[in-house]
Amino acid sequence: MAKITAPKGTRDILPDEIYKWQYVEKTFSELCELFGYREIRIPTFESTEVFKRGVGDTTDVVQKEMYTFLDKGGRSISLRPEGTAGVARSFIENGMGSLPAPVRLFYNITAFRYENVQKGRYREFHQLGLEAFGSYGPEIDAEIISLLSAFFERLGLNSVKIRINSIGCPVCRKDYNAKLKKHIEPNLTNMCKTCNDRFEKNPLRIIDCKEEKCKAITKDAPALIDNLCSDCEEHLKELKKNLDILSISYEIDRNIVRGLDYYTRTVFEFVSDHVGTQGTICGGGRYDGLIEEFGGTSTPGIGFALGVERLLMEMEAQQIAAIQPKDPMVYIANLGSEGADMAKKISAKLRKVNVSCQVDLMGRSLKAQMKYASKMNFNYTIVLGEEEIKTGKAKIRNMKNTTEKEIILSDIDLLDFSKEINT
RNA sequence: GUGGGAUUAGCUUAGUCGGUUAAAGCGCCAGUUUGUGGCACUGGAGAUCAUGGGUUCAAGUCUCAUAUUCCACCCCA
Repeated sequence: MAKITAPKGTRDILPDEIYKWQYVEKTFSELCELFGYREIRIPTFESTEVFKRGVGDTTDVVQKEMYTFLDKGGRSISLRPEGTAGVARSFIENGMGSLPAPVRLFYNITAFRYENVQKGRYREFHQLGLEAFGSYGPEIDAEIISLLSAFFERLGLNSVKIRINSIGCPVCRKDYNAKLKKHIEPNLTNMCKTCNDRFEKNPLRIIDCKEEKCKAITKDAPALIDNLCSDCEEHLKELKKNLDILSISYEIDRNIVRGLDYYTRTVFEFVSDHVGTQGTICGGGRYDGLIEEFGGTSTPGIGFALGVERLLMEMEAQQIAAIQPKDPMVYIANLGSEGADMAKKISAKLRKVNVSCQVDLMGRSLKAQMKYASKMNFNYTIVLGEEEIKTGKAKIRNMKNTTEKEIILSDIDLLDFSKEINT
């Protein structure tokens, strides 16, 4: 029989590392709440249509990377490749357009993409993200970027760079595309196949091509950021101003394009160089047309998603330790069946007052029990045997400094384990 | 979808020119005079050598395919 293993591109997160995840998740949710965001949980899978319309029918994510299948009722279902489309669907379905604006939502999800695995890239991966609906102004763009900046600061991460760009709106993009195509057309035959496809479908993406020959041609191409319509120009200007007010440092990266169709105007990335070539820890932007695309009343939106795996790699690289869980408090070693019974009773008492404790349930030798308590980093050990049961008294041993103190067993739940027990 | 490296015990690895019972450290379990951990010592369990073919008297070792993993292209978080 073949070995059973986790599917390609998935992995187990084991107890020894889970505290890092919990730390990051907790830091994120606390910060989001400080900014007025409330958590939303959306389905792991949606009708395929949600992603086709939301993320974009022509994107690689939808065309090549989605886990799509027919369910037993013949519905086309897809595992979510990202969070925004599902949140937007939920926004409309639950009438959130009539809530006081802006509607601020955050989420913690797994997402799925059928891609080849490499550093910082998995088929099932985790995203922390948020979306804000209902505000056109650049103020909220700046607020979101400042939230992210505060998040990295709280984690102690420096050297994560903020890059922003504007990719305009349908109005300026139309003019710009024409200009860009004019610039590229004479050299089109020298460009890669993908760029030739993009030339018709989405010329903007040609700027993003990594192939040397294409880069050479696009090097002097007009940049969208220099060809914005007056409204988009103003938006970007105000965004910069707001970031300055918040003392956020950033750089303009005119090459950020984003591969998801819904983005308009502001796009941004938080980039590190510790995650191999998958340096984008976080990506996001504005999507003023998305809700309308879904058939809702026109509502602007902006959001981001950050890759938890990549974030943890960055923390690892910068040697930033997550807050570790506390060591377990009391181990109750016991001998004989009476000792075992007493140990069970005492453990129940301790748990009632929220003291973490464990009892030997395997009838092991005292020595083996002590070894276990030591290896599991218990703070204290109590031994219960014939003598302790007879006298009602026992010694509590501080495992960190090997001192012992006598205690009355009937009063054990009155001990203050929140402080170091002086011995 | 396209390249390149890797795969031997739970983990990290050794394994000569193809040669007989696959080795070590860590970890796990137990013991070192019977009720006290960390150190030391002794012993034990644990491996279809990723899977499936092929070459050979003989394959962990050579060869092909597949899977997985790592890295890169592409794309994205």
